[in-house]
Amino acid sequence: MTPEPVLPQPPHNRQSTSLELRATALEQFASVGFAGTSLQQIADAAGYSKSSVLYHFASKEALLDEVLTPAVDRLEAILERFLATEESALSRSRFVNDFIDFILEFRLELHTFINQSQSLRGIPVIDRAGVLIVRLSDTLCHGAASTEDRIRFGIALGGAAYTLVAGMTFLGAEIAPAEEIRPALLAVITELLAPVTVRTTPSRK
Amino acid sequence: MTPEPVLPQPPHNRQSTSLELRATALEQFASVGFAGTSLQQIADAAGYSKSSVLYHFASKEALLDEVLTPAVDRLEAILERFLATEESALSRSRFVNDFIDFILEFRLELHTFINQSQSLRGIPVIDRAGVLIVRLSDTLCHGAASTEDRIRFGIALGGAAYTLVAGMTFLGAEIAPAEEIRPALLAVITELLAPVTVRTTPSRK
DNA sequence: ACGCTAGCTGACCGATCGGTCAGAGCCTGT
DNA sequence: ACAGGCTCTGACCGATCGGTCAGCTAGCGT
Repeated sequence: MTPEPVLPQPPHNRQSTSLELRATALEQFASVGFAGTSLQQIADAAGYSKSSVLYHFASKEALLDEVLTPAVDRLEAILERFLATEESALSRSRFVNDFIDFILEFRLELHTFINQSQSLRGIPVIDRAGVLIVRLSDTLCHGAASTEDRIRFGIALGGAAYTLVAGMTFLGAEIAPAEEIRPALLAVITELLAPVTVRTTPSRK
Repeated sequence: MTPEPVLPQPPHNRQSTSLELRATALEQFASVGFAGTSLQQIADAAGYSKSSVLYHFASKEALLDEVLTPAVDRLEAILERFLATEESALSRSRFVNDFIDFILEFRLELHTFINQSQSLRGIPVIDRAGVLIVRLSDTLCHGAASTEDRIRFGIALGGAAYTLVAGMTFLGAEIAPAEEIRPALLAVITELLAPVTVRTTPSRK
């Protein structure tokens, strides 16, 4: 696909190579899955040898960790900021906005751990992401949430992750530019989560 | 996990063994992914040898095919039935109902090809499912659909697939019974798809 | 009683997996 | 000019992958 005539390579410094590998690995993890991606594939796609990958990252698992950590950190920061303010329509709307930004910026990372967290349980960064999602769910739905409320949250989360990565592939809307996606996504997610309002008194069934 | 004292096994007939293997394989494919599942794992989980799996199915790919085909057939039938009737609020609502039934009955199959269709491109049953999804999207959104409409469809589809399999795992709502999920799912999906109405005159931007 | 076949298995195959290791090439400080 | 370290690599490792094959066993028709 990318023949790249194997030029004598300008001397890559450590950081840029590491970033290249991270980016390449992320694409593969998100599209073929962690289990389905071999170090050889990552190395080939990035134009390095398998040994090089293992020089920059202690193991395949360590590579996954470094690839996902920035996204998890970001999500954690968003959640903490939301928890630090008292709840109001305004803070909620800001939170949803932050979340949309997060989804758009880290769509591949989100897709990776949304779709593979079950099979990758035990890997620290995955477990960290898992408890974050649960906290997020509990925060939005509060303790006493109806099944429908939880389904709303799940559909919003899983649906966004799917649509922005896999969905684009064969649904129309060829990777529409972010400027077009953002407002549409915001409208749909906001509408989805609207009924999942904060209830100090756990009511309705 | 399932020690199963390796009894001298009552003589399984061909059909029951094949069904067992299909069911076991489906669980693995949906949770660990096709690439991440080895024939050995499937054999072990079902209590047979790897050779037995390959006796019943020509290859790993053939096994995937047999596992997914019933779901694809069903989805195709639902779509054909919808296309055979002229469109109305009633036929649309019946279609959504059929679709919800389909999602609930074939949640593992749906999850498998929703999340892995990109990496399994080229496998006949996956491609078949792919074109079905596109037809489904085109049918519901018609030709001239806004980005938002397509996002609504994608979120509904991907969200439902995620929520009913992976989501249940660590979101609350521990595998709530179908009787409770169905109405909630119906409400959310209907609401999601409501604005994606049929427009004979492609209007609004 | 006999052979045939269906169901199942262990031994084995080449390929590939994640990972180790001993350098080769090159840039830099001295 | 030399030494030392950083980047990168090919050769190699045991394990496991998907898949083949010969053969074992039990049930059945004759």
